[in-house]
Amino acid sequence: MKQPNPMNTETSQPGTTYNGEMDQGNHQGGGVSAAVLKQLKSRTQQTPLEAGEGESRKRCKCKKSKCLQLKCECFAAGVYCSTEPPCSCLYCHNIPIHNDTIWASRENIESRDPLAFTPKIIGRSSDSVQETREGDASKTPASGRHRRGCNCKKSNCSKKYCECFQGDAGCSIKCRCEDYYKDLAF
DNA sequence: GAGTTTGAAACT
DNA sequence: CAGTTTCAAACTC
Ligand SMILES: [Zn+2]
Ligand SMILES: [Zn+2]
Ligand SMILES: [Zn+2]
Ligand SMILES: [Zn+2]
Ligand SMILES: [Zn+2]
Repeated sequence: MKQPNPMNTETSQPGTTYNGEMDQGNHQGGGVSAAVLKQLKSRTQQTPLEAGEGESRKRCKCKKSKCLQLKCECFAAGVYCSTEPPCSCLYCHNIPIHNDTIWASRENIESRDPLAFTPKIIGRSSDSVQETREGDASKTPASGRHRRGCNCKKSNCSKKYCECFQGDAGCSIKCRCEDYYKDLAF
């Protein structure tokens, strides 16, 4: 018996992030489009950071995706695969030297689904200059809602197989799981 | 660690 | 859009 409580620290992004989502180069027609493009490209080459590396860091075990698909949690989180301790991935391309490949894949995925890299759980009462009504700060019944909803068939949305459950979000109208209690709140 | 279950992501 | 396949995490042992 080991790992009594493997999970902890949910809301954190340990690991070496890429360079974040910067605005795409919208300025076309300029005389220095090539230079701008090159600059953007160099920007995509994220410098190797070391922050965030830690034992608590999630590590993947991809073997066929080269860690270039959303199936790789490291890639999906926008962080390089860990080197210390290392991910157990095989043929990993989610490393700084393959930054161009990483971003090519990101663009491809984003074109397929513009929301692919947006947070899966939205509506969380935090951040944003939201009204801070004193009183309901003691409870947090509904954290957020899954962006796309789940499609669970067997887990009853009560295991981490369900992304709603994993994200501590109640199922919503968007979910296509077996008619289960779906919180009515957008 | 190996093997099974599960459902998102990818593909057609 | 729906059906199928792929695949890695969650889970079980
Ligand atoms: Zn991976
Ligand atoms: Zn990884
Ligand atoms: Zn990797
Ligand atoms: Zn579910
Ligand atoms: Zn759900």
